[in-house]
Amino acid sequence: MATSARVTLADVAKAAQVDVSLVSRVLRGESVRVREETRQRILEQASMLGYRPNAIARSLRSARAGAYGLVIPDFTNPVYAHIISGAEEAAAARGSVVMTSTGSGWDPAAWYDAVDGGRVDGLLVAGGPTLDMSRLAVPYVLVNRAVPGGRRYVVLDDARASRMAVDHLIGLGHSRIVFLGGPDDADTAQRRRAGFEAALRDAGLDVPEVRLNGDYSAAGGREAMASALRAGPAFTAVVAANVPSALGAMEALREAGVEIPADVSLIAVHDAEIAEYVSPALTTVKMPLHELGARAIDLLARTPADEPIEEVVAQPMELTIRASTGPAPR
Amino acid sequence: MATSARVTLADVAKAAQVDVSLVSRVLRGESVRVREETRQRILEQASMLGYRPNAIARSLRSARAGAYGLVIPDFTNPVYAHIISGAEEAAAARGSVVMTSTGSGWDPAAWYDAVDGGRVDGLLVAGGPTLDMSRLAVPYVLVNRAVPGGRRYVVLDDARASRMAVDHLIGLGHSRIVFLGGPDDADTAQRRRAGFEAALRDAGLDVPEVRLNGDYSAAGGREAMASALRAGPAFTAVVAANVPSALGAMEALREAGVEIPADVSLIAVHDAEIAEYVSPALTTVKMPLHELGARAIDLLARTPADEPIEEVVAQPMELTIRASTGPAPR
DNA sequence: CTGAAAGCGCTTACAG
DNA sequence: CTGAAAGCGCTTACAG
Repeated sequence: MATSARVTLADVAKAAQVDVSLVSRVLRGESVRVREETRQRILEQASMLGYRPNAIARSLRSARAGAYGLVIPDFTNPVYAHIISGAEEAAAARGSVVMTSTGSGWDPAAWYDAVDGGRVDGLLVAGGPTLDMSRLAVPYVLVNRAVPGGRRYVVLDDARASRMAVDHLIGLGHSRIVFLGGPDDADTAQRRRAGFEAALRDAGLDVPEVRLNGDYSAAGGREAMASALRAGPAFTAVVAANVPSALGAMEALREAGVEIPADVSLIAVHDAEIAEYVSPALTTVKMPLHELGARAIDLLARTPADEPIEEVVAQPMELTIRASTGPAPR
Repeated sequence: MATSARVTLADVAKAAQVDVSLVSRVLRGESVRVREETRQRILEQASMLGYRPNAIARSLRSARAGAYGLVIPDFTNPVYAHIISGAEEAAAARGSVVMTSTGSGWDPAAWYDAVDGGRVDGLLVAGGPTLDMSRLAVPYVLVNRAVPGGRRYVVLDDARASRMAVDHLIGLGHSRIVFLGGPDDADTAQRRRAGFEAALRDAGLDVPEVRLNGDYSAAGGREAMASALRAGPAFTAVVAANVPSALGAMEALREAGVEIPADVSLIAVHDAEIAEYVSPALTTVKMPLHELGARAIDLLARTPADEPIEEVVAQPMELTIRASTGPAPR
């Protein structure tokens, strides 16, 4: 640990009695015609001295960071964990991906500088505060968010997820279905609601007038459901915009003595490990978050910085039937 | 977005008709005596040109990265989110903190190079595979893990957390209490078990022979609890080593028709938002994860790289009583 | 108060 | 097959 000064290319070159440029080429495995004997000597000395390339110097010279940035608003939300793993997998061949958050004590000005200072070759922005991407010189892709101004984004097929949820409920005989939405300023929430309403209309059902507005949080879901119940539950099934709000709704239903799924069926968009461990276990539509992260890196790496990106990742999306949905009560 | 070539210090210097060195000093706010008029001209040109310092060049020259690394094994575990927020808060004044994971497709060799290439001034390692830190030149601190070889770590007072859980149960009249442990090779799990057993002994109670060995996961907790129930439940209360295993145990108890807390009380070490939204809501001992992350950055930044660090973060630790614990059945 | 120069550790044409 | 040189964009003594 930091026992001696760092060993540099020059140290290896001196030990192997060659020029630094040759060491550089050999160590990077560049296709260079070099005498086998010399190559061995270089490799040997590098290993003996414990040489490790200075990524900073390399980056400065080559103008490539060898890393992508991924901005996360909130690490407590497991949704991001799956996006991260997809991004890492896709980036593995090209370099690493480093995560930063816009959470506690986030300073926008410092952030723009930090992120745009050449430390990353590109930036994935997943949720969080609306950033002015035009201030940045580094190429970016917005993940799971299609904002009007942002011309480069990858989103999920939110509408289709809602539709799958509705179809499942209709298949169980439900006709009075409400939507427990997310925050209206989140475009994902808007698309999920739109998909929900379209699915009802396509099935010839009325879109209920009652609107449950949550905010994607458990507390918000609980509150929205509680007030809907006070108004008198004119529904037999609920599609929740995400898992946390479904858990909150479940709590409110339980407190009101409403049985799930005997009285009311509940299904959520998105999956989460926890869905399996609540009671009753929560039926969900699992979204391709891993694929979303992977695709975002792919696009970031391959698309010229001045070209727009408008991509929808639709596959695979899977209905995971658990215990919270059942036949409509008569 | 990448419309023009990056603007450098030289560009600003030329526009302001001064030397780059002066621009550098003024822009960094270095206490330099400079004519006010010149200063204004420099600031103005920098802003007009949209100058943003190249962090890479700065790092190379100053041998400071201005960033700390934080290695996370698994972003789906919300425990890490709290460590992250603490670390970010503590690092804010000194620079940023970037997270990387040892998850999907993690390549150790590439990792050692990437992390040790000068991109970070120090490294926090929270859980995950056992890394050979002696291979690294960069200073590090192990977070929440006290391994024999590692001479630099910050941990929580796991034993005390277990003790608080046991004391709570004893206060409710329980005397037959079992421990649903974590993986035996995790030192946190060992300390939690040790604290559990010590607390029982101090209270004059027998340490039960039955050992429930989970693996910190919901599936593991469920399985361990199920097999304990098959053997005949000789206990009225359970201390779970973490929240996920408690949720699994809850599921197994439910399946076996055991009422919580009427038949068996359940309490978990660590807290999580989800604890509030399961039924019954889970009583927990909340650990100071945020403080752990903050303290780790502090120590990393202030301790010379060759000095050992052995620190325990004990405060604040809080019993959060919810619905899963109650009086012992008679 | 301001400038000129050296150099951080690499990579990359250019020579020979 | 190998070397010498330039230069990435900064910071930091050293001058004056």
